[in-house]
Amino acid sequence: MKTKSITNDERSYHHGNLFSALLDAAEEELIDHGMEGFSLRGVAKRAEVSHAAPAHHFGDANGLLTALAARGFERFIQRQRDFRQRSAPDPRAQLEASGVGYVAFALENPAIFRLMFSSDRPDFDDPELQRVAESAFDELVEHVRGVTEDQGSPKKDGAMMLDVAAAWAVAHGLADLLVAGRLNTLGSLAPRTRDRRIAAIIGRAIPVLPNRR
Amino acid sequence: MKTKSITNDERSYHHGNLFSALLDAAEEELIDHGMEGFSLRGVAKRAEVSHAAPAHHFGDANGLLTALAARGFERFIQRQRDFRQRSAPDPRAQLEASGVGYVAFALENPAIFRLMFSSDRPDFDDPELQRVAESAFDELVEHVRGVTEDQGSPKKDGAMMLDVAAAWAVAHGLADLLVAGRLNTLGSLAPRTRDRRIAAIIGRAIPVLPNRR
DNA sequence: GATTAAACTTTTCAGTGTCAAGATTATCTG
DNA sequence: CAGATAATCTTGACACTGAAAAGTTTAATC
Repeated sequence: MKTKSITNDERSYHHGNLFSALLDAAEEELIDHGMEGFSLRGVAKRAEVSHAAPAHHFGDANGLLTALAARGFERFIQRQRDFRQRSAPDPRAQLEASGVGYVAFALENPAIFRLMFSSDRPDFDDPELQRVAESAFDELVEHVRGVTEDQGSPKKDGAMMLDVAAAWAVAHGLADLLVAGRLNTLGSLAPRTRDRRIAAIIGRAIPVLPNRR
Repeated sequence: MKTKSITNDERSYHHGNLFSALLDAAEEELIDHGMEGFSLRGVAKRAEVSHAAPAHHFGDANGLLTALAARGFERFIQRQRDFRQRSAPDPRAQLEASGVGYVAFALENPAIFRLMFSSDRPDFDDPELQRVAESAFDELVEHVRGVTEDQGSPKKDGAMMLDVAAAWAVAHGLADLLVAGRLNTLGSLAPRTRDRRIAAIIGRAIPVLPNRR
């Protein structure tokens, strides 16, 4: 049947790069049917391959989703870098840009975002997934540190932790609520003004003046 | 417990209050197996009833989850009220207490929390679910307004919206990240000190001084 | 060029949600 | 107090799912 299709794929018995083809198919499946309606067989069908083919590359369905989440984190990191590059170089602007990128990624990839942060299916003990997730976290910490150091008073670890938690929580909360369709007062704004508001909100996470609490 | 049964259930053909019994069973199922491994048949088995019994009360599986989410929102609201009552009466303390209650609910009911905020399965157009969800939102808005009005400068709707988004995002972000097991620097603290930190972070959402951005 | 390893398919199985039809009990009417 | 009717629950069937096992085809290696 397909053995001869010529378009460009040499659709032989061995697919060649089924691994990444399955990731792409899985992403489409997730976008179309959501996490709840995700079907491994549907993914295989999209990749024009038998329903048991994914097992060889990913073990089981959760293995596929683990790899997909890992790829998501890489794009997630990249998207934040994009926003930082187009932003002013001072630490506070950089942190806010990271946050805007955080939210932008979530809005551009709602299904993947939920897979990364609100699903039990990926195996978060997987070394590769853990690596990229930590990497994303590290960049955040670094930019929070940039802001606090810029403000003169080097903080202790405890205060630092508070700042990191605050910055992360705001960005993540905005992203998650917007993805869920709550917060439409914000979500329905034009992207440019919306991003300005988001930056302003994220800026609040780390007070300008030494907080006296 | 059971309405009529005395010692042994008079397991008659008609269960009596299968509706709420199924909700309880569904909650247990969700706690044990998570959203991903949730099974309608498993719920029916827990309630000691045939696998098709839930359909009569809830239509389909999503209907059951919709009702469960609605019940979740009621408890969610109640938990925030609990925390407010045990807190100082000034507006800022009240808002922070709401946030701490928000997070506490999430940590106490992680599965339900995810069902309420990070799942596509409940039907959010369902009138009852929409009602309780809006009700939760309204209480939040009210307490944000309390803080801003207390600070003298009555704000315009736009600024008000910004405050609401900020406050909600911080609380929600903290809750979601803690439930996901991220933010363990915060999550592994003793409850009392953890709640103090959470209150402090939430307080940042609405700056004390008129923000000049 | 034969052997071995990798990639993929086919078959099978237990478990899932939903639908339709049947069985049982409660409730309501006369 | 019947007798009908509606509500509640069960049984059986169907198409679909993920996974395991065994078989088939191609690539790699020696």
